[in-house]
Amino acid sequence: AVMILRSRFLDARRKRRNFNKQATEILNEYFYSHLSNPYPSEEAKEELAKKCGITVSQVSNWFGNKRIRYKKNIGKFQEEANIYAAKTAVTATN
Amino acid sequence: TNPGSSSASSSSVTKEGSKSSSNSSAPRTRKKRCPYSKFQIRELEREFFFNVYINKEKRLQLSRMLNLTDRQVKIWFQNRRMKEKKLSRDRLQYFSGNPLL
DNA sequence: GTCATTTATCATGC
DNA sequence: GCATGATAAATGAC
Repeated sequence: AVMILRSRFLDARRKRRNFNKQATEILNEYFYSHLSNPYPSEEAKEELAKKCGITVSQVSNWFGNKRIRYKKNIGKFQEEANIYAAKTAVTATN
Repeated sequence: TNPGSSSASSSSVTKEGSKSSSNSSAPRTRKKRCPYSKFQIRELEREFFFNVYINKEKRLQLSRMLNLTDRQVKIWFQNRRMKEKKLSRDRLQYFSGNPLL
């Protein structure tokens, strides 16, 4: 039994599953509303993780991937950038 | 697609080396990430099993055997320790959070 | 030394 | 067929 459980989370790492739409919304809102400095603090990561129903590591992975993929092709993300920028303009201004 | 692998060619491991003459503004080309071969990983893991912290002597020995630089072996152990720590965290979260369904 | 990160690569989803 | 999440080398802050 132990072996079964062990093998489960060992290969569960690369058995990728997409996040649900709501989680992606939350992450994107934070990312585009902090586009000048898209580096959430540890506390912010924990809060995002809780709201999204994922782990802190997954939040870190998401931001790491998002930052570099955004940087590599800003044009491709322009559309969604506009969407989220408009949606969260208020929070961005603080 | 296996760079360092068994065949080890030698060619290279060209270190960044190079002449200092290169201009001052070299944006220090970051070394391209090259995945290690199965053989290299096996040997690194074997040593890691015996001691999580490797001493300079074994490090030099391993680097020569695997055709890696000393720095690469050192960094591999650092990353491996971080991986182990993360695996421990994941296991903890897995068993504590889930009622074993 | 740790540790967050960058970058490329891997493996999967669809 | 790429989008996407996770992992593997490599760097840098501290």
